[in-house]
Amino acid sequence: MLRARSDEAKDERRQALLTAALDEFFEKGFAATRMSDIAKRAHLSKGAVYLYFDSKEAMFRALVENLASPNLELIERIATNAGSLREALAGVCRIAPMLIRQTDLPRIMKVLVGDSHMFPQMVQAYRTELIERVLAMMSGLLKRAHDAGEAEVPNPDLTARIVMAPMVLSALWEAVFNSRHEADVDLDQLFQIHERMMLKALEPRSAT
Amino acid sequence: MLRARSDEAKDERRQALLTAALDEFFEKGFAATRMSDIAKRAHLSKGAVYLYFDSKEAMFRALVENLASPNLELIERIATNAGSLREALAGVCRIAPMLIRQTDLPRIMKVLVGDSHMFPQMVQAYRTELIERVLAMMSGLLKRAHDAGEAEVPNPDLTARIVMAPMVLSALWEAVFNSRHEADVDLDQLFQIHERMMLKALEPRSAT
DNA sequence: TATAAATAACTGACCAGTCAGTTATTTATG
DNA sequence: CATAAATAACTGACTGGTCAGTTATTTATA
Repeated sequence: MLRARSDEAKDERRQALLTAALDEFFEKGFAATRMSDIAKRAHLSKGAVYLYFDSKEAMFRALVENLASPNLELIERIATNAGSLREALAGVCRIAPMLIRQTDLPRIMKVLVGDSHMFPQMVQAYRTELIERVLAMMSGLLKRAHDAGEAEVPNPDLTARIVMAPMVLSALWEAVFNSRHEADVDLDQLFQIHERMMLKALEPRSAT
Repeated sequence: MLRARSDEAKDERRQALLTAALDEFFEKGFAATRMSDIAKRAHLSKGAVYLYFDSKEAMFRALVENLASPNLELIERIATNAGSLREALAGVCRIAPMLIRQTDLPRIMKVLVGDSHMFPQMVQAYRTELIERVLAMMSGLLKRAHDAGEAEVPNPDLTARIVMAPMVLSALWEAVFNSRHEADVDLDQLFQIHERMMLKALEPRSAT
């Protein structure tokens, strides 16, 4: 393998290793993944991997950190840019198919669920810093809409879970069942229907 | 350990081994679970486990089979006994907290998701014989309600997914985040809200 | 040539599954 | 009933193989 001397080249190599690691973790699970296979996939020797990461677990941690923040920011941007619950819901439902089909989110989620027992502290961090934040954002959105008379939401926290459930579950479905496109679901249509149903369900009793 | 001579005693021992195996698989994952630990938990030696099961994988298969059919039957009984979509939905929403809190379903689901790559054929069987059947049941219920004018359901298959999502996801949530009751959710209230939202969302435009 | 990236052989620990031997329990016999 | 023979449930040391992480050595590049 050509040597990576510059910092730039090393960053590239690091990224290539992370990509290879996610592929392997997703295909085989954390425990069953061999460091030599990650190395092979990145066209390196096993020893070289240890020039970039301290351990197998450190690779996994880097992987989760790499993915959490950009996607969280994307979702929060959509929520803050929206002027109303209606708009926010539309934005989230429109972006969800992309997040599920085009990002590594579903694959990371699957590995995180499956090997959650190995990294209890990481799973808890993922929950409080990503999932609970997204739920809190949706809950806030619902609460504000309720107070503004835009919607009728007796319990914003639980309602937020109901609103988000189809999206989160679809991501996991994609990772678990659809790796060979054997269990395809029309996500665009699914979330379009979901959006309509949620709007109708949340409509105030005396609305237009 | 007292020896199991009768068929009855052997069935009991088999069951004890399966219980121990699920505890271990759930706590450590399939790959990281040692047969000797399963044996220890059931107060037996490692060798004895192989008198009851051919292999680690055979134990896991037995575990999934043991759980799938009784729970599937329960859900289908609720659906067939219900006279209307409203009743069926109420039944499903009422039974769901029990299935999530009182059965091994969430723990099995978590292991199945996490180690899905190890048993692709088992995961596919689980999907087609359990999940798709429950979805088909709900879809049929929705379609009949639509035809009877009880509800307005343009796409029963996708709507079924939206109806079931909070329940399936709550089961996984329970298994992944709530093993130490750190992320508790009031499931009774959650599904009560869900039920109300679904009924309102599915209400025909010109309804009472 | 000096340096650091990369390699590959190596180590030590781990574990699924096996099997020769042990022992609790049942059954046959005086 | 007492006891020995037969049975099969059970044990745990062992094998063969795997793999994370280490290190001595090679090699590309500034």
